[in-house]
Amino acid sequence: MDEQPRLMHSHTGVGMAGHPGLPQHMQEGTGGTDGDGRKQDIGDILQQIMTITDQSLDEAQARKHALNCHRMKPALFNVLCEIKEKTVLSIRGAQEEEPPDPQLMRLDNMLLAEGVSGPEKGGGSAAAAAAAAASGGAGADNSAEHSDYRAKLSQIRQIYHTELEKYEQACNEFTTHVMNLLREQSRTRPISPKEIERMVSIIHRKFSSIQMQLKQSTCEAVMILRSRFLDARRKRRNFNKQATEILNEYFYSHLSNPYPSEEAKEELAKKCAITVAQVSNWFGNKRIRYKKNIGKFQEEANMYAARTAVNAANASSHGSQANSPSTPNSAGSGGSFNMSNSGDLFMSVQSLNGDSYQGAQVGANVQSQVDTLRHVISQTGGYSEGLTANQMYSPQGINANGGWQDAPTPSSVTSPTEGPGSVHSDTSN
DNA sequence: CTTCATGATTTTTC
DNA sequence: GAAAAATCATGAAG
Repeated sequence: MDEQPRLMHSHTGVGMAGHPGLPQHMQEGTGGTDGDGRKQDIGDILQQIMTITDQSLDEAQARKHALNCHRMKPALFNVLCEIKEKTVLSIRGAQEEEPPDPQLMRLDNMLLAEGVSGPEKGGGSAAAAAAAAASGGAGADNSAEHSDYRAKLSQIRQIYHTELEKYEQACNEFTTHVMNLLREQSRTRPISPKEIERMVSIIHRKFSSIQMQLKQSTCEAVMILRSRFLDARRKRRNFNKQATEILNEYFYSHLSNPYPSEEAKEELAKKCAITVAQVSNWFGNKRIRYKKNIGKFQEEANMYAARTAVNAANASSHGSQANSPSTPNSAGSGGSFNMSNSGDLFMSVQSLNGDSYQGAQVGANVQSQVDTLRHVISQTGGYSEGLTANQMYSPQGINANGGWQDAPTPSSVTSPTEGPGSVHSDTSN
């Protein structure tokens, strides 16, 4: 303990002083004259080494000390140093400096990208948000899944960091331990700083390979989580009945132009507790499916037509609009593409029915009724299963090409003589 | 299990 | 870039 570690350095001349603690046979060794005696010496030493574990600690320490203080020791030490320098170190010195592992870099990059290893908090949610954004849907409705994803990710993150810290700590502890050991050993055998450095780097390499395993499994966990999350995105949940009704109401009351404006979409989204994107999806699906098979939607159309009519009636009696979101396009303000048709019809309905015009808002509602009325009326010819949209008619501005836009004028429009309330009666098939 | 309805995504079209 | 069309995938009903 009192001695400084004797790191390897080459001395040339060493003064040797006899030491009292040495065994007798070494003490007198002035170049042993007979081989037997030398063998005997070596045998003794070996014996001592072999039995060293049987000795008590104090005894062993005493012997160690005796060896350390042997008069021949510095000389032998130097010789060892020289030999070692010439062989081992020069050989091993060449194979240092390995390039950074590309796989490790990849893992690091991925962990960083996923927000596992990056800057504190927020990284994870950013990645989740990116994932959600990539799906196209806004994050409002899948926030449950989103937060689930975030929670799991932060769990992974926490585990990762805990483990990493543990490894680092273990690595440091082990390194310190080994260095102490080496320092201790440097008293009895030659150890260069380079060698210590090398040892440390070996330890670090070992530990970093463990770290790599950790990183790899973390990456895997994130991938699994992510794929599960992405799968979950696709999980379809039916909208609740109320939402569907609101959407259908809007759709059938704006059948001539079922393209809600952004504001209308927002309003619908709010009402239905879904996202605007979902509203857009719904209308996209609805339009295409309605157009593809109008017959199938007949009953539904009638139902909503009736409902809208009732709503409109109520609204006109109160002089205010019902709960349908405003739409800039289907109101009788002209300007939009199919207004030429429905606008004309609107006027004719007004004149035919003799309804009193109660202002723009009511006009919009009447317009809605007209849409549904026209739809219902034109179905009176009946339809068969084989009937396609083209064979039928061009309801609500659906033209022969199947589009809502630039619809041709309807071939014949039966004047709606009945009141809106009785609309549903003529399509009982 | 099969079928159909339906929300979501992807590809095509304008 | 928005809408149409095609397609995918799941949920519910039978």
